[in-house]
Amino acid sequence: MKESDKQRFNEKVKAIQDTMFVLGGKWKLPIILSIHDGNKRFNEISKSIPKITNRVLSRELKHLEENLLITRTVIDEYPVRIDYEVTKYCFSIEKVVKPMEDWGKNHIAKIKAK
Amino acid sequence: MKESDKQRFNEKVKAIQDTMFVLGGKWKLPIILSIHDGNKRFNEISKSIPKITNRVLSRELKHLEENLLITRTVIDEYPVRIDYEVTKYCFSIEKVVKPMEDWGKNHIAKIKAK
DNA sequence: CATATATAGTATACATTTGATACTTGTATA
DNA sequence: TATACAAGTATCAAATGTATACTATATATG
Repeated sequence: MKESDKQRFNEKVKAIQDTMFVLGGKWKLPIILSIHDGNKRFNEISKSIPKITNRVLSRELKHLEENLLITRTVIDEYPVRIDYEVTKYCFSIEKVVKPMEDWGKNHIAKIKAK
Repeated sequence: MKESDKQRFNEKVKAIQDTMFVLGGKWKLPIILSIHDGNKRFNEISKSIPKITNRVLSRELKHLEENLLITRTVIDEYPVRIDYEVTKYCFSIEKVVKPMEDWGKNHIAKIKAK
């Protein structure tokens, strides 16, 4: 393998791993989909996703905000409320998510047939 | 949200998470790409991927074999050798990997510009 | 007045997973 | 006899994940 190929290869892997890092894991997509679905408040989101704990939800929301996929808005009432919403940019993940959905469905069938 | 919608939603999430499970994590794609690149032997693959440990490589190879993405062939010589190869089915992941690569590249740029 | 409630998380302790390093098994070679 | 090779395992420490209880603040309730 030539050095220039190796570098392209590494860049490719890096880009894929970055996507994995931003969207991967157990919770990020369910959280995004829940917010997109209309759940705006911390506790609403929490309730809509079975088994997620506060600590994990808190961390994941921060991660998604840092990656510009959701916004966090403080509403100054009592008790203080927070609104989470998906960003316009967030819709770009559809280009990744749809192929994953299709492949995953086919794969489940394939493995079952094994 | 209607029950039928909820069910579709859950199926969607499940399919995506299955894809994540099969292809996700730090190592699976680098391993597939390394084998595809011509590395067939355990130690060759190991050397081609910086920082991976034997234990992790061993586990990931099993996972990939179980998911029909690679094959493992025992060659009865001394010392016994094992050949790993990507399957024909493995090429189907290109449909997932390419969008991830594209999105990841764009995302890295987007975050840097923040 | 004392107590309860709601919100958006933290803190703490415990469980699971991952990683680094050494070791295994059987034969061939120096 | 000692060493090396191949393809992993075994073992222990470190990092990460999970469950549960708790925080602060102001209002509502009895």
